[in-house]
Amino acid sequence: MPELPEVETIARGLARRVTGDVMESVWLGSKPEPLKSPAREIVATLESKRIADVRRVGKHIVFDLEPTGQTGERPAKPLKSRGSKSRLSQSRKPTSSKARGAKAASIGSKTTSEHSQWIVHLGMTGSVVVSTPDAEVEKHTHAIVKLASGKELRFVDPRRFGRLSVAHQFQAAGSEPLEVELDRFVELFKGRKTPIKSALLNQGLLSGVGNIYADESLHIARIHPLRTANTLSDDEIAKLYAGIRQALSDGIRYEGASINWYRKPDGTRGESQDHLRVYRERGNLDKPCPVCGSPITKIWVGQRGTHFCPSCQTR
DNA sequence: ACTATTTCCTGGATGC
DNA sequence: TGCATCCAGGAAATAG
Repeated sequence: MPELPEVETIARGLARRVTGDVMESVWLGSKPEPLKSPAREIVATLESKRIADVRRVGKHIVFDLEPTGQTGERPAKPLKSRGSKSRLSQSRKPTSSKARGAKAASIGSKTTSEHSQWIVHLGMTGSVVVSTPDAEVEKHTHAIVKLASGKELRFVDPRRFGRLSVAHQFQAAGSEPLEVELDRFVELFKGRKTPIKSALLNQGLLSGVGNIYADESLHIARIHPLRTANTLSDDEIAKLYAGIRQALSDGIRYEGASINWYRKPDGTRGESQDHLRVYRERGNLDKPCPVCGSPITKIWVGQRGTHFCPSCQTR
């Protein structure tokens, strides 16, 4: 459930709470661990590092870490939102086939302590909570990081779809929906025969759009979710581009959709769910289309519940 | 190179 | 009331 607006809200909240703090020790749960990097690598990367920043990349939370100790060199603050467009052209590595995006590219680089990053993907039900040490460790806690301030960062995830990893220059596989330019956006979908709804969920194209905001974007753009991407006109794609930007920035403004699991870092609910146009919780289709008043229809597209207005979004 | 399908996972909702 | 079943879906893995 956590999609771009939810992860953005979480990352901002975490940044406010733990930036500057130092990770002193790391505990990782046993059993089937939700780890993408080896446990020892995660522990080694996190321990004794200062949290320089916490930010969102796609649906990932990125903790930018810097070494502690030597006062001599203080690594430059990691690239915040520096024009990713300018990097796009040159960032196509020669080893493009294995540019799976989320992989921890730890090859070479002996200066591993520089620019290291802790990457958290929340999956469906994951959360990162800031606790005091005496707070009860809730069920499904898979990692605890003790901070120098005395606080603890805890990764909790009942359904265990979340993943922890470390990286150095983490890059999402796809483009940032709020940063990509229109012509690039058009290119992403050109020629694809898959339903546009499925294409929107493909993180290799756009990183950050999930089921809720895909439905919302398509409704704003008045595009039927089953239209295949290659049948969309330039005008329709431009409307979709704008729709995505609107749906996501509204989501951020309302601090995420607390449909079921998601809570803001302070434990309260986001408000985005009160402003959704077509997405409905558990197929509750009582609330009609806010534009024309027609009943919302729910169908399945690529195993995903998909909501749309059959009157506004025709094929 | 794509596209479609399956699988993982558990709490809460629903059904009998 | 209780127990079984269904449903939610991000993304890796598998199949076509």
